[in-house]
Amino acid sequence: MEAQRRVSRKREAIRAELLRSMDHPSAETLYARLLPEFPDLSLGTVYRNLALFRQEGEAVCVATVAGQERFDGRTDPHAHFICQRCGRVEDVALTVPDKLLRLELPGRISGCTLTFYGVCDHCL
Amino acid sequence: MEAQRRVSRKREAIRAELLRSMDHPSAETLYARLLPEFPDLSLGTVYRNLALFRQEGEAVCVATVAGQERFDGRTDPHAHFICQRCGRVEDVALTVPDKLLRLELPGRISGCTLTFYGVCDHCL
DNA sequence: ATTTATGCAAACGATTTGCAATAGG
DNA sequence: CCTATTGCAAATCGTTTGCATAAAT
Repeated sequence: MEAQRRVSRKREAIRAELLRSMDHPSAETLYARLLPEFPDLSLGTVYRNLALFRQEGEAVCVATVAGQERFDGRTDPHAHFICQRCGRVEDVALTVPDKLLRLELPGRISGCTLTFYGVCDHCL
Repeated sequence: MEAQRRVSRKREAIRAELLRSMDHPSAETLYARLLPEFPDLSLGTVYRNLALFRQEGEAVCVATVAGQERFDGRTDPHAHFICQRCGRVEDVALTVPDKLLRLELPGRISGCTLTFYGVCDHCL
């Protein structure tokens, strides 16, 4: 029998913050953002819940930047752009590839990621 | 003035091993493979040289699997498949996407990666 | 000789984990 | 009550770094 799940305020807050965030935050970043509202939040709790979300397909690790995993709460197919200078991770509006990410994925393939690298506008 | 580079036997061996490896090895894996020939090789040396190769565009980190960075000595455009069960990283022969990776990349974009996830043949 | 490359071990930093206390149902 | 969830701190583990020595030029 699988472990049953309870609804905890902190988990819901972490989930909500992840969905709300457009910048593909790291665990630390989520922690920092939630701390004002939950002064007794623990970093370990953020990590534990991110692991849960990942297992259940509610979140995805889209990149590892400067040693930190970056998460995305949106699971619809879209590409990413990573700035090699400042580490920013942006969503990419696909124009050309479009069809590719909607491909009928053959057999054993369950997903794919398309990631672009370069220098973002903000970094010139 | 930039630091000049010398030709060391160990660096050349690391470079050769990386080019020869088709499985996108981790630093530890490269270390293990070279140890028989270089019993006094140090893991730090492997890391230091991989960092060098990366700076000079001779190697790329194609994924982080189970916490370990996986490297590729081939820099021509190709996609990868990562087995979510055993962590294997395979090259993918592109049939459909093909053109995509040869795209004229717009302005600030300097590279891109296309990665598929699933379960490999070996894992059923 | 001069300076880069290496071995070694310690330092680092992100993530994980064990355990006692807390809170959801 | 029962047990999933959390805080806390210690443990893990991949990677980096400092320093004295070896190797390349």
